Amino acid sequence: AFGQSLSTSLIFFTMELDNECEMDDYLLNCDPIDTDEIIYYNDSQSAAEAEASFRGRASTWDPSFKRRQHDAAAAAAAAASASPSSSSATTDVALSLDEPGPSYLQSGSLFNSQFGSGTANSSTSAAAAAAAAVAAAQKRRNAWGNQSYAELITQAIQSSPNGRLTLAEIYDWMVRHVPYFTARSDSASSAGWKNSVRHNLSLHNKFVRVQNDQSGKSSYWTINHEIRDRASYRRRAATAETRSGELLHKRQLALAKQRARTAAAAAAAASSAVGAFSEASPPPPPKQQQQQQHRAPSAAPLSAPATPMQRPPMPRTLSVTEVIRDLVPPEQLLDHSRTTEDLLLESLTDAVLQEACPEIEQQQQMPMQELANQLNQLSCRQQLSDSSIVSPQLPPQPQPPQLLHQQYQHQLHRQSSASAGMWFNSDLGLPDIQEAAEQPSSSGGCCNGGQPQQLRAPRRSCNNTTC
DNA sequence: CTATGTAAACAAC
DNA sequence: GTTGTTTACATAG
Repeated sequence: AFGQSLSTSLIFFTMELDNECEMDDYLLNCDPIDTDEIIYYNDSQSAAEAEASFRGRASTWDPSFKRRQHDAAAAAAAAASASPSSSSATTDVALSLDEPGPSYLQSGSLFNSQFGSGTANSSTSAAAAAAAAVAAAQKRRNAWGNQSYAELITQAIQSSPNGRLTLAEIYDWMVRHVPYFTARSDSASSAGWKNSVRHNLSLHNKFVRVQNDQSGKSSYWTINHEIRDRASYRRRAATAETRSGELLHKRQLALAKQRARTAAAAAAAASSAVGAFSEASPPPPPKQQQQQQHRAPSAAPLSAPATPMQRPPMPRTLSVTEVIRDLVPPEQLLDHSRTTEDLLLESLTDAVLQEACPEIEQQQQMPMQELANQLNQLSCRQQLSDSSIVSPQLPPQPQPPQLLHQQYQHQLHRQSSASAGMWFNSDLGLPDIQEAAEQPSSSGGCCNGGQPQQLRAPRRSCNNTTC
């Protein structure tokens, strides 16, 4: 049941509905062109309260609301300055109405809140232009309305009591709230849009998957409200990735190298710290110097450009915080399902492996002994003698990088637990590694030999909780 | 060029 | 079959 009134040039609907939920459902499903101008109030609610309530909810159920408000205001301002003569025509339309609008609308509270300050007359034409601009610009983007899948999913999750929903619950919300999906809820016709829902959940950084402890239940999906900037809005940029893969690969390599340098510095610092127990070592560099070095890790190499006869500088000491900041991708820090230690270990391992063999991601194969050699050269003096990762007795069979990654990470984890955060031990296992590295390799070089890779290399972006 | 929708391959369960 | 990730492509703006 609609009653319609016109105030100035904006159209408002008053509706008699049972509750706000029903109202919100209507707002969600009705023509988006109209939804900007809808105000709901009833007898138990003052008009001002209704307006405030609606505006509050509107910004929730329609994420684009404020943006369109802004666009409309901009259009109004432009129209008002460009064609002042349009004022009379618009006013005539408004005056031709039999019924005046509600008094609170005539007072201009909504008017001014939506379109900013200004006199009533000049704003009238501006509002008319704005309404026309909005109406002209507002076409349905999709068959179900103007909202994207991501926005619908956001609404669904935000409408839940705990701010989290399983995939099936998201499906259910969409079927219940969006007629388009209601009509396509059977298994055959729902395959497409459900696929899109899953695609969006995976694609957008703002959607965070959280482990569901109930056995047999799928993950919960939540909203990360901190992800708002467009640059980090998506997990990836498919277009850029596919259209400039080579450039992207170069950027990845550069980033990996930078991280590897930090990792090497961390390893050297840890190694130096171990050495301090057995031999007198110089004191660490002043704190100010550390900070200066850290501020520009990519621009200034860790080993400053040395004059020919200069001794290499002492490795600097890195705090855990610094290592995390340099190594762990920021988006992974937001993954609360994983401990900082795990994130750090994985990133550190990735960085070292990447430095040892940058081509590892490209060709995804790596003779083990060659890798051991590379690791040794990086002063990664990890005790590996009792591990199956590297052993002189091992037949020279290549091992998938994924397996190596897991084993190496496991080893690092053991070491970090056993030695209170000391990842690298300078006097354990080094001869074994050297022996292994000195074994004649039949591979012919890093990443160029061995058997074809069967397993995919670990994905840096993997946030699967089972990984 | 970006944002978005759609289809599909693939893996894990 | 469901869930989740990723790639590929099309299209609107």
